[in-house]
Parts: sequence; structure tokens; C-alpha cells
Amino acid sequence: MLEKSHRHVSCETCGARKDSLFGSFCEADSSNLNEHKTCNYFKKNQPLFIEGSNPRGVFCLNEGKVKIFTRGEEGKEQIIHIAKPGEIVGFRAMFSGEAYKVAATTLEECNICFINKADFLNMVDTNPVLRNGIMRELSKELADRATFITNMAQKSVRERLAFALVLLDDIYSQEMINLTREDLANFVGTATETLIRLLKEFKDDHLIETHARKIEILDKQGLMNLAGV
Amino acid sequence: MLEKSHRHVSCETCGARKDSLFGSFCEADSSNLNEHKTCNYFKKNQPLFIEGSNPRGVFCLNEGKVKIFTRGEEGKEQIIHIAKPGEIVGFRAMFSGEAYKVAATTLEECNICFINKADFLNMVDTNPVLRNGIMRELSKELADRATFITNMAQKSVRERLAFALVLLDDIYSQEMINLTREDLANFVGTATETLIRLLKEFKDDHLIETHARKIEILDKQGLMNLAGV
DNA sequence: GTAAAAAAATGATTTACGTCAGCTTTGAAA
DNA sequence: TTTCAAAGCTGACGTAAATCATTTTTTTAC
Repeated sequence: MLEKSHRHVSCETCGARKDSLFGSFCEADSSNLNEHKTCNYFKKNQPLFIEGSNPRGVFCLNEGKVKIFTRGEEGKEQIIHIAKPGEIVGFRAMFSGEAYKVAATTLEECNICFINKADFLNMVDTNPVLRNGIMRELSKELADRATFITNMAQKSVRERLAFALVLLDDIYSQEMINLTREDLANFVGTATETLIRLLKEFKDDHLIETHARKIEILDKQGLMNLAGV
Repeated sequence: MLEKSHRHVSCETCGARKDSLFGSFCEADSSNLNEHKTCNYFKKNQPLFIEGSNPRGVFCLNEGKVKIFTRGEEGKEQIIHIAKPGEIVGFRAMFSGEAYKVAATTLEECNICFINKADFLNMVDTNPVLRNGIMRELSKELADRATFITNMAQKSVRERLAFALVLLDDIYSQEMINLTREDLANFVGTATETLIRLLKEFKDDHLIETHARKIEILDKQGLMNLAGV
């Protein structure tokens, strides 16, 4: 499935681009973008960047998913976001002038384009539509994270898991959710054992079904009710 | 103390401006800003804006502090940030094109300037230094919130309280921390009773002293160690 | 296809923290 | 200065969820 896409993808014809911040690009912009990007294959569990390193450019997901996470004291991951094709990863640190505070690692085999810092910043500087898109994106994410914080503070693990499954169902759209139990626990913010026990309860309640690692959502509305959304 | 500042403040001479996103403004910019702002007095516990309302402009804090919060299911507040003089509040929603996802309420008597949306956006559009400052600010806050989420997920209430007190000590600089126990609990993400019990433990350990509502930090390094920072 | 390693699952136990209920202190307004 | 509601504090108690230990299943790599 990745076989076919494990090659150079042109921005002009990239299906993922249309959903991205570059979606509004005219032909000239797209072709310019295409000349300034490189196209790379990443295998599963391969880091795009790690905490503390200096940003050299941005990553544009063409195929596959990427987890964005920080590490707590004992190195335990807290997954902040899971990025899907069309998303641009790593652009926040372009503007802060600081090293990465988060890390990004592939969750599956991925096809990812890279645009170096100078080229990207130049595009942002000269393209008001892109710039506004980025500011809108930054603002929306800020609001999302406020909700995330509130959920962590006030909801039970059961409610947060239900909420996470609903979010993941959108991210994985037609596919089934395919994360290790540990990654899922690190997204929900709980212990792996607790997560597994709750998944079983959700199965008993016919909200989900599991196929080995994969999770199938049977009753999305039921999960939303449980999550209090 | 507020008496003297409860009047029109000029941007050209505003002490708080120098620490703000408008800090780099030249004389012409400052005077332009001054003409486009209104200066308002807010009493304690007065909302600047509430969740779900539509943004009409931004608020520039000249004196006093403001809490930024969301509400969970039963209306319980989760404080995301406490803004101090020099900070500009409410500018994120300017770019997202959505209603406020958070609310802002004064924590004390405040002197706050208001710049309406069109004027502010015009400044952002025409002033690259301001714009870059805003993008930097948005990015940094995004990183801060990732840390916040991780703390909520992985740290104990005791650790989070220690961390919060260290943060608040910076925000309140020379003054003592002066928040209701409930607000402090809503910042740490815990129950008021639990917060009070932990404050007592911190007192017993000579990390803090309380003077009625006010909290004095005795051993900041000790708190940082406890917080794991 | 098989072996080894990694991940998932289950059980037993502990505890940090939330909730409820009642009492005391504080500070704003009359 | 007095009053009274709001805020602060304390104790008793229950439970959600973490931790640790072990077994079973799945995945990976040869």
C-alpha cells in the first residue's frame, strides 16, 4: 500500500496538499513549493525530530501518521497530537526561535516531504494567504489545547478514553485505529493497564470491538455521550 | 494604589507597553496606537469576555491581573493562564475567525486598554515586527501548553501545586500571591479541600507562609525541587 | 515457519485524591 | 462596629486509578 507512494510526489498533484495549509496555492506557488521540497520515506517508529534539537525546516505529511509528544520526568511520553496526511509538522518552532519543545515520531510507514527553514519562512513572508492560514492554525490549536488541559484536569480516565477514541476515529477515518496500547495510554494520560481494562469494559458495552491491536468503533454516539461531548 | 492609574494612560509613556508585544513600537506607531485605543477601569471579578462570544478587539493590560479559563462540564473553571501587566489578552481569537473558546475575568482592580479588531488587524498586517512578535508568542504558548498537559497527565497534585506556586511567584513578582483557594485549585486542577490540605503541608515544611489569603514563598528552590523542575 | 521479543491481558494490592458534611474565620457592606 | 455571606479549614470516608507481578497473545525478525 505504501509501495506505490514510496517515491517522489509532486506538489502539483499531491492529494494531501489540498487539505493542507498549502491548499490554496496557485499553480505557480505549487510548482515553486515543489522545487524547494525533498520527498522522503520514513519507516515506522522513526523520529522526524526530537526535543531540544534545532528546527531545520518543516515536514509535510503525504502518507502515514505521526505522533507529537513531550516527555515527563521519567521520560514517559505524553502524546499531544497525532498528525495525519495533509498536516504540516514542526512549523511552530520556526517562529519561536527556540529548540523543539516537543518530539515527532512516525507511527507507521510514512511518505513525508521536507521544506527547509529559509524557504518556508520566505513563503510565509511573501504569501499573506499562507500566513493567515498559519496564524489561524496556531490560534485554533491553542484553543484545542485549552480544552485538552481542562479534560485532563476534570474528566475521568473513562471519559478521556471515550473522547480520545472519537478523535482517533476521525484521524483514522476509513481505517481502524491502530496504536499500541502504550501509545493510546500516553495519549489519554493513564497507565497502560488501566487503559486495557477500560477497553474491555467498552467492549462489554458494545461501544467498540478489538481485532488484535486494531480498534473498531461500533457506537460513536455512545462514546460521545460517555465523553460528555 | 490603583487610584492614580484609574485614568487615561498614554501609550507613549505606558510603563507596561515596554514589556509587551507593542514594546518595539517607534514613536509614530505608539502615537497611532494611542489614538486607536480606549482606556478602561475594571473592578475585581469583572469579565473582559466570556466563552462563546464574538471577539471585538484585544485587551492590553496596564495594571492588574486577569485569569484566562475554560469551563468543564459542570461549569467548573480550569484556569489556563494568569495574565499580568504588559500582556495582550484575547488576540488569539482575532485570527481563528471563531468565537472565544476561553473566558477572561479580572482577579483584582484593573486598568485595561482596548483596541478594536479592525485597528489591531490593520497594525498586524502592516507591521512585520508586531506580526513576528505575535507568531513567536503564539508558538511559545503552544509549547507551554504542551508542558501544561504533560504536567496534568503525569504529575501528582502536590507536584503541580509546587510548580504553580513557582509560576505565580514570577507573575506576582514583588507582591504576595493573592488568589482565592478556589482559583488556585482551578489553576492546579484539583479540589479546593485537597489544595488547602497541601498548602498546610507546605507550611509545615517551611516552603511557604500564609497571611490570611496571601501566600508568601519562603523556599522557591525547595518548591522547584518538589515540582521536579 | 519458527523462535524470540514485544505487547497485551489479568489479578492482587495500595493510595492519592475527591466528596460530603460541618465548623471557623475573614472581610465587605451597612 | 456589627453583621452576614463568602471563603477557608478540618475530619471521615469511599473509590478511581496507579503499581507490581505474572501469564498469554501478538508481532517481528530470521
